[in-house]
Amino acid sequence: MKLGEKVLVTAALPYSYAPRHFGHLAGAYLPADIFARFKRMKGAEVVYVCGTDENASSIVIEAMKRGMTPKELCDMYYPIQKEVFEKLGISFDIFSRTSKPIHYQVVKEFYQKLWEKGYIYSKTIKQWWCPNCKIFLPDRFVTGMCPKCGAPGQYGDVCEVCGSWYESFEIIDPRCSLCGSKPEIRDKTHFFLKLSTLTDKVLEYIRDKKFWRRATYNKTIAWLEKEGLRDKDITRDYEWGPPAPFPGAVDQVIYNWAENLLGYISATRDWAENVAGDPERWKGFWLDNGVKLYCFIGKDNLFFHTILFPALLIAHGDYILPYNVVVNEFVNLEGEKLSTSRGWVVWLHELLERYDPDVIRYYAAAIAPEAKDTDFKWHDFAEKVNSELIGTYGNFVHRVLSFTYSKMGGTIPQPGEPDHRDEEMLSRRIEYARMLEEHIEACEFKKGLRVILDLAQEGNAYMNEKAPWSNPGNAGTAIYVLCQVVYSLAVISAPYLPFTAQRVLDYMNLDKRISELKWSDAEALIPAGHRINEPQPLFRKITNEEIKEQVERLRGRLKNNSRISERFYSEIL
RNA sequence: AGCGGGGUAGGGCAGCCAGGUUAGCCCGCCGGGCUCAUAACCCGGAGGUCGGAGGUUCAAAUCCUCCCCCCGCUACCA
Repeated sequence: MKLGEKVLVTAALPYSYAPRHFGHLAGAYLPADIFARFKRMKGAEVVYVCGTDENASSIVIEAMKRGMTPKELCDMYYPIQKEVFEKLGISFDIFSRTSKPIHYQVVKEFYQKLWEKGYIYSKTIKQWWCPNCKIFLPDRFVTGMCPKCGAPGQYGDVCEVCGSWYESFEIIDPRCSLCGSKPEIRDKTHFFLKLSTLTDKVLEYIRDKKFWRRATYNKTIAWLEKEGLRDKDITRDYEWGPPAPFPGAVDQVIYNWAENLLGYISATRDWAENVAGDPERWKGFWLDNGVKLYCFIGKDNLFFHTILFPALLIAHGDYILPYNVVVNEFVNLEGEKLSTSRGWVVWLHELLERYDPDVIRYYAAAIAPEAKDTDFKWHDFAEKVNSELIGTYGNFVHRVLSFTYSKMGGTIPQPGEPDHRDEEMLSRRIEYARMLEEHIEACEFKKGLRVILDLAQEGNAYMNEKAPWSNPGNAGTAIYVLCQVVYSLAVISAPYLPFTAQRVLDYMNLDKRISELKWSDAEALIPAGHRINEPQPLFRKITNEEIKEQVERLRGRLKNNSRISERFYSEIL
């Protein structure tokens, strides 16, 4: 650890009104949280920021559909989003909102500077306009017939039925997806960003990022080398969102893609002012080249974070660039792609109704889609939680503590002369801490989780070998050693399982919050004679019955999808 | 269509970039052991020749070529 290390961690900003599902947790919020918690334990100065993305055009349209203002819609959902993250122990230092004045100010300052530096110009483009709703419609909100095969209900520029590509304006019998009336094509002048001049600079920035995940690095390089960057429009005509600070930009806002990325900066400023109590403190992060910025996202966000975001930051010139963009693939559900509209999804708020946050965190880390898409399967969930988290980890902790409590008088015994096995066990826990550290530093969270389980498993083996229940002569030493292992295990698992780690500390009567833990505590020794509290099992086993209920619930929600429905009886159930 | 990722025992994965011990790990399964512990824990075993076909090499899961399958991206949803 470098003394005074500073780390800025971001997780993708969720759309204000879209609830978060399991894939979001596994793909962005949890890995970022594990990383942030670990870095804090290492003594780094960490700020982990996130917030709701509230200025998307889809939010404007969703609000219209519901007969609300965008503000009302966002106000309704913000506390819901925030609560889910809190319950899951996602340790944001700030969960901000891009509708806050500070964000508007950041965006304004940012684009004023780009304007001054000559990166902005205007150009007229054609867009769909709904005369009834009186708004410009993104392609996605215009539906019609595919010009190639005549399939109805298509939108955008690709037909999902025949797979052919076409220009958005070629669509036959276009309809506004809100009101059903016929939209017209209107010319509109927008402001463009000269991204084309930045290709080489972004490439130069990416070149030495060979330590990024393979897919992330290759994809980014290939994109830049083969296509390069094209200029892109950065304004839209809405009444909701940060106003475009350009001369002649009347009633125009900064386009969502070009403004929500800056939400990381504004969230940090929000934190500085309202959490840290020093409005200038954000500068120590965004304006300090020694700070490492880690962005955690899902693969759908790759282009924005590895190419556009660096391009924007380079154009502006003052801010640091991402040191690592940690990109995860997707988590599918029972072998099928998620579909929120069809109800084929596992919502976090639903999981929380029934399961401990650490159980959810455990499974999310265990099946994190770090290299490829993975599958959430209810039966696998029960199996992994029951046999790994409970059988290996939970049982180890519980058997050691309960033995100490009931057979050793509730105190950590005085050890005798340790043999080589005892010493080996004590030094192994330190090796495990080092291994885990390496994995987390490399953002290999799944491998890291395995290290935690391996330590518990090795502790179990040691205990079986020493059999303190039948070797009273050695029991004192063995239990002394085992209590140290349990403590180390709690320490190193705290980034993954914060609630559980806290409970272990409590059972061990350590009077310590996990937020006070240092990574080096994994090597510490609790003195003999220390009294512990009566332990309880850490987790409750998941039963077949409740898994069946969950699967039934999923099926009950599933609408009009005979293919998946059939699979329910043959495979999933 | 182009580009990128993936295709390794029943399931889930690592190894591949820097080619070379009997291809590792977890779950499950089978057989033992133990009884402190949430029928938990420990030990051992069966099971794969690494998507397919060629090629390079003394040697390839690892490099090259072609093909097949899955996933994603291709910038006016962000």
